[in-house]
Amino acid sequence: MAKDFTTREADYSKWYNELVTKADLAEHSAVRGCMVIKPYGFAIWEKMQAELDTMFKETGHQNAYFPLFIPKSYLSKEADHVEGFAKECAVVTHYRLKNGEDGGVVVDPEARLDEELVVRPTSETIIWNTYKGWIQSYRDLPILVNQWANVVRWEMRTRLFLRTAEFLWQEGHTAHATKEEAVAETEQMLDVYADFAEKYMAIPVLKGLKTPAERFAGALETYCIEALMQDGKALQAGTSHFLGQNFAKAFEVQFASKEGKLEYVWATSWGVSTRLMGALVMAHSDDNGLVLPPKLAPQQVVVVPIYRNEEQLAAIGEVAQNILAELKAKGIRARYDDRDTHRPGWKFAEYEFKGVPLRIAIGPRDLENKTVELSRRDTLTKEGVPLEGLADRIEGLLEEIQDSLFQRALDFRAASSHRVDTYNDFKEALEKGGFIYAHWDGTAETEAKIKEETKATIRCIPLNAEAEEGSCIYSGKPSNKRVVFAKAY
RNA sequence: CGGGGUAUAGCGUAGUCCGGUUAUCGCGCCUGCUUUGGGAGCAGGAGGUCCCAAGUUCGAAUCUUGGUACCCCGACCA
Repeated sequence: MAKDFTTREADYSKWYNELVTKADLAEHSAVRGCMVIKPYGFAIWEKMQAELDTMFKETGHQNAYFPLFIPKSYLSKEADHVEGFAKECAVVTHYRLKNGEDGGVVVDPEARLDEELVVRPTSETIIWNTYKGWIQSYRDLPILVNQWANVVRWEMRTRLFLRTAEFLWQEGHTAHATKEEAVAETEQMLDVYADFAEKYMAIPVLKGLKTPAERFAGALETYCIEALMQDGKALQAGTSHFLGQNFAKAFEVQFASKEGKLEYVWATSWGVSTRLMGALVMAHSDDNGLVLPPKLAPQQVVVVPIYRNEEQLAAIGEVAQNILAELKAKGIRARYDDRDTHRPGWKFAEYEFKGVPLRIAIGPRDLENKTVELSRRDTLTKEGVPLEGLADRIEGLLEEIQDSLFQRALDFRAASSHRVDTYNDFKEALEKGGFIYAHWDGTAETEAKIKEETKATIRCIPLNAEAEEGSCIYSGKPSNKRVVFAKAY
């Protein structure tokens, strides 16, 4: 399993690919650019979904579902939007096959669609076309809807979880009577994403605004959370867009205000995807395999018996079942692995590679001493602990591991964040990787030049950026705050 | 989509340049016995459209052409 596992230092990208496939998270499918998410990987995604879904509902949102197919003409109603997505759309042109001459099937040329259907790359257009029918008055607002769905973007180069042609995500689409309300919603959802990333994924994130060049196609403002991976590259982990009245105007969605005037609706959209799985893997895992934060681990504790005969196994089983019952009562996800098809050492290695936060081993020695052996995945340490009070101890340890993973990632980010004031220092800092805080003159030209010369992009203009007089590292023109640069996934 | 590389059993591979018996080795798998506190040992066994298609040839894993997928580097992107 973890034998012959590539180290991060040897080849980070190979390490990532091997980890994802060997830990049974996902594998490549027969379809180019599309992955199969395996049960273990999907279980982690389901934990993420469940937490996010709860957070969405707590902030007043409801789930709904819109079609996979979008009439081609819808996409072109918002000019920037179509320009942004046109190059990567899969298109359905026919609705029937027929028997071919060679025994296979061929597309029936008689069955061409009058209007071609685009497989959604995102759902703004079909949703705003729908909202048009839902909104007449200010009393119909706000609309706070989220959808869990799959989308397709025909990417040139794909990587498991980080960029696949088809991916799973959620997309929130809201409609508001005022600009202020829509902006507040955009910011609220950014906070929800940041909280989720930090509290559940144990990944610290920077909250910021995208530059106009990096904005979502059709948005007036794109807010984002940016995470730092262990190789020093940044990963955009979530986005929340203030769409202004662009889509309302494109789809003619107007409402009668309290004052009796017809006004265009204000919109937001926000999303996170299975890319978060990639972030989770790259933020915490090590050369021994996956490391999962307890809050998202499908199994938080696993109990492995060590025995020489059936009597011992029976005695251990009794102790193990008691432990499991106590853990279950505390809402801790635990499993007793008494499979006789694998030996203890094999199980240790397996659970270590799959990132189970805590492992308990119980053998004859423990039965005698009323103890267990407790091992932590994050620190790879183990100790003998008394059975007495074990469940409380585990409950505390899980929290400690969750906090410690976050702290470790936070320390790494602090150590990988640099402030530079010259272009030379900037290029030097880029070699080391990480977030680079530097002054920028605010022009798209400078941004593009820097990207061209160094491959670094402006990840965001931090929301908490302090006012500071300085001069652009590239042009020398004045700037009043630092922005964050990095090489990104 | 441009440049480079790879494709042989479930996985990792030798063989390919220079065509020639029954395609190599390790892990894994199956059976039996002994084992079980960090990926067990011994013995026996099963498993192959050599990525796909066409061509050259008496003969193709090996040569030619076309296709597909994956990896790395660019451009694009959640």
